[in-house]
Formats: sequence, C-alpha cells, structure tokens
Amino acid sequence: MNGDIRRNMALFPIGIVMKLTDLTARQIRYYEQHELIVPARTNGNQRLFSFNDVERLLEIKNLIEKGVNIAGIKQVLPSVSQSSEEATYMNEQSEVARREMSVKDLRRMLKRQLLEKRPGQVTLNQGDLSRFFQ
Amino acid sequence: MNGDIRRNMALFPIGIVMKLTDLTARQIRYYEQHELIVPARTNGNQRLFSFNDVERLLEIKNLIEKGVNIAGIKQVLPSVSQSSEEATYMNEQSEVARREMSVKDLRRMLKRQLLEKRPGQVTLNQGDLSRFFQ
DNA sequence: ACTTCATGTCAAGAAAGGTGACATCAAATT
DNA sequence: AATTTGATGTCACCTTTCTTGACATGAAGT
Repeated sequence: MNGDIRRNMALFPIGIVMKLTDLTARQIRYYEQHELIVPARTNGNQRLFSFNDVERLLEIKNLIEKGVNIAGIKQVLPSVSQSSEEATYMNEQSEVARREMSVKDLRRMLKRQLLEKRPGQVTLNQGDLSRFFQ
Repeated sequence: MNGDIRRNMALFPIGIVMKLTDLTARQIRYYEQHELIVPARTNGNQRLFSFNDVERLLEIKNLIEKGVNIAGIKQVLPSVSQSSEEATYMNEQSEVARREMSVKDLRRMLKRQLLEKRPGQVTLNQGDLSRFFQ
C-alpha cells in the first residue's frame, strides 16, 4: 500500500509485540480469533507481526479504550488487508536477505531500538512507529 | 447538505417513525439519549423527525443488527449533523408554509404515502426514502 | 375526549469483553 | 543440548454494558 516493503515485513514474534503494545498474548490471540488481525506465520507456525500489524493493534487498542466492541472495530478499520495475508515472511533464503543486512540483524537492531531504550513502560502510541519510515 | 430542504424538515412524530423504522419508542429515545440522533422538538417539546433523521435511524438499526454497539456507531456514522440541530421545525407561520402546500397537508400526504400503502409490515430499508427525492 | 408523547425508573436477561490459570507440545534461541 | 518462548485448547469467571420491556404520571396534540 505504502510502497515501503519494510512495513509489511513479518518481523516480530508475539513476545515483542506484547511489550510494544502493552497487550497480553491472550488479547492479541483473542483479536486474531475474531479476525481483527491476521499475522503471518513462520514455517513452524509461530506468529510474526509486521510494523503494519503492530500499528493495527495500536488502533484496535485505541478503539477498545473508546468502548467500541469487536463488531464496531470491524466496521471502522479497513478489513484485514490482503497485504497481511500475502505478508512477506522474510527468511534467510529470501531475496531481501541477500542484501546488506540480514533479517536476523534487522530484527535484532529493531528490538534494541524499540525496546531497550525505554526501561519499564515501553508502550507505544499510534504514530510512534512512523519515525522509522520517514 | 443536499440542498433539498425537505430532507431536513421536521415532520414526523415518534409514532410514525416507530412504524417507519420498526423501532420501539424506547429504542429511539435511547439512541437520542446516547446522542446518536437529535430530533427537533415542537413548541410543546415533542420530538419531530425529518427524513434525514429517519434515514439515520435506519442506518443505526442496520449497525445494531450487525452487532455494533453505541460507541462503535459513533465512530462509524458522521457525528450528529448540525443540520439536525438547526433543523427546520416548520409551523404554520414559517415561510415555507406560505407556499402551495401547508405543512399539515404535507404531513398528511406523506403519512398516507408512507404507511397506508403497506398493511402489516411497513418497515423501510436504507434507501427506501430516496425515491421521494429523485 | 381520546390518542399520542414525554420523562423517569425498576428490572432483568443476555452477551460481550477480558482475564487467569493450566496443561501439553513444538519452535526458536543461544 | 538446554532454556526460553510460543501455540492451542479449555474451564472458569467476573464484570460491564447493552438493550429492552414494563409501568407510572402528566402534558400535548388533534
């Protein structure tokens, strides 16, 4: 949608996303169950979230806090983007991996940037991710 | 919004609207209480609904049936139009009343057109009102 | 006069949302 | 290889909100 492929790269396991969004794994899986979000999966079936996924989760959190129920969120948020469905699960064999930085390195770097700078509460707000894509 | 002043004319008391929308008075007042709709009032404080109000109620009904709660409807539907707030309560003294047809006559006519043609179920659906404004 | 409408309140059922806690097994990381 | 992290599933539970029905009383409309 954006043209920026990084936004759709499936990078984060659920543990990271928990910390980024301050949602419990229970909640995140609950929202997936109700089709508010469709994260990619690794070959081993573990969820991997993209930046877009994380932003969507932040929007969901936002609406929930406004009292909007699941059905309402489905009306408000654009239906689950096919971009998630065809999300790029970047493994070491992918074409992108052949460039300067491996996915592993990218994830490590982002993990540091996103989490380690803020001890204690690391909750992001909507828009906080945008600075990574200026 | 439309330029068609008739869409904002406060014409129908709650009883008519009940039949048009198949909502109970309870429900309609409930939606007003929660600021989903702001009908005009007569001098005697009774609600008077415009065509726009009725259409809005049909949309609300639609969303309710999809399971969207009040908070969600507020997100989905454009916030209550100021057109309702400054809704034209047409009484016999108003300028429009000086034209061919009095408001009383108009209401009688519409009542017949909208209700008497369909015995039993007279529930309208979204868009049904549009034929009055072609 | 008769019908319709307004406001307010009690009640209550139903669903929805959200969580916690386990248990078991598989995947990933180091 | 060992440790951590994640997946699925389930039972249970609580709390809240929604949403509506049903009355009662008094005023407005026709």
